[in-house]
Amino acid sequence: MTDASSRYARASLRLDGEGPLYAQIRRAIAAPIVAGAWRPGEAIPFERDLCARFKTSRMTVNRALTMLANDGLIVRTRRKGSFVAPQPSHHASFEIADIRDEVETEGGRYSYELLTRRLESGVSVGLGDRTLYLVCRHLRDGAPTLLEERWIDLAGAPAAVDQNFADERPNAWLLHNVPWTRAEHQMSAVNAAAAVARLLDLESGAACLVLERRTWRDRTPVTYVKLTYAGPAHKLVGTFEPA
Amino acid sequence: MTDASSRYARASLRLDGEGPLYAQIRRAIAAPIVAGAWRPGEAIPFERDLCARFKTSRMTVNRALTMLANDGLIVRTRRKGSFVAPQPSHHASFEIADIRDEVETEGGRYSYELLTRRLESGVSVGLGDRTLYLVCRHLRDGAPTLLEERWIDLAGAPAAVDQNFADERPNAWLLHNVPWTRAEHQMSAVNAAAAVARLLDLESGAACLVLERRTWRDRTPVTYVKLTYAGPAHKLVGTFEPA
DNA sequence: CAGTGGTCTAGACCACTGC
DNA sequence: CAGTGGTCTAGACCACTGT
Repeated sequence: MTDASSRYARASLRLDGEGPLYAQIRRAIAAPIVAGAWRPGEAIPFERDLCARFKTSRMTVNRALTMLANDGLIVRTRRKGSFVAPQPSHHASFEIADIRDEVETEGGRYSYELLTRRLESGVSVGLGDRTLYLVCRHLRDGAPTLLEERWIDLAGAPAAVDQNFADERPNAWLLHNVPWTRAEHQMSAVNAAAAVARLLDLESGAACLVLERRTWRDRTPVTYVKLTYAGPAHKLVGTFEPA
Repeated sequence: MTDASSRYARASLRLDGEGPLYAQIRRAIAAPIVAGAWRPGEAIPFERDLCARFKTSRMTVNRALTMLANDGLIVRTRRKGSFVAPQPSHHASFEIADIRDEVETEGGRYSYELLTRRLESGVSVGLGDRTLYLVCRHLRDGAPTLLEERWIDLAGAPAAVDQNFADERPNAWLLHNVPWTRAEHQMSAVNAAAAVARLLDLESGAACLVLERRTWRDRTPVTYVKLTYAGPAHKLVGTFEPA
């Protein structure tokens, strides 16, 4: 499958003449992959051969192939070459907008309430020993739309202890005051517990979309937040186009 | 805020000497942004100035800045320059693995059942007039773990009508036989309806994570699929690191 | 019209890897 | 040790946009 014949025995690649050359090359190679014409594991022509075929420089070809590798459509190995990725899995990039921006962008009136603010000790959610625990409610036109439970690690964000968070929202304060270098997101569905349902004006047991986020600065935990969206209506949308 | 003084009146950028130069430059600029030292809207030095500061070529600086723009950390405009993005929103990239791979990767035994196969007419889910409707169940160690409802547009994928899908899974067949160029994903939470709950061995009303996916080839719809994961336990994980 | 980012060239050297 | 991709250079021209 990786012999020389399979490398070159394939339909000629065509450029469509639209947009930058690197984008055309990217599409030209992505097309037979998503079309299934090039099977997983199949070899892609060498960069230097593609340069000759498209009458261009290696930087341009390399840019196209690097993007395809980032898209997960191909895998690249020195000395061996580039190959169609073994598992053409889907992947979706979700923008997770600030709830205030989201409400106001859609023409709603945003408001915010701090429900609980309490210092806690003892490791509970993978953070350090001393944390600030907050519960907040976000409202759209006066109706609860998002419940936020947040733990802020006071080792990672010492200045948080001086904030009362009654007016400034934790997310906004953290974004502007605490550096972070890595975030991990997890999505799940839960039946709203009685207490949560009451705070969100839902029936107990209603399905809610839950987004959890952990944030680090280098290896220091900064915050863990659990966002419970009101009701099943809330949706997150992501798209992917290899072209 | 965009005057010349703010462009240059900031802490000196430092390279850490680790890895490729473009990655070092990317980190050097990402750091003060995620740290909040450079506020949204603030100007980033011009490419040619960064070349001088880091004693490198414009291609290398441009590569770093282009990556930062793709990350959503900066926005770039010709003639004006580059600026810290107005809304430092989080975004997460979720890999949506094939369920079979997922089960087997975790050491489970995978099996598959086709429950319904039926030709349908009339637009129902944003597809064309003639569709093939499938309901499948995916099991982990014999226990239902995912319910798949799928509509395949027979204009977009005519060959589907000759497949019975009793043995070959729709996802696998489509990936290998039908080209696609764009996919759109949507996640939500629902209370399992009685019929769904029965098929997934859940109590009626149990919260389920639902992933919907629409796929196009150019502007032609190919398929719409609604994946209902069994129970709240299922989670999707995504990470983001600007470094 | 001046200056920015967007793109491209025609080379180069290096790291890694299979032979 | 030969050949691949990974990275980088020192230029260039173009498109677009604010003045």
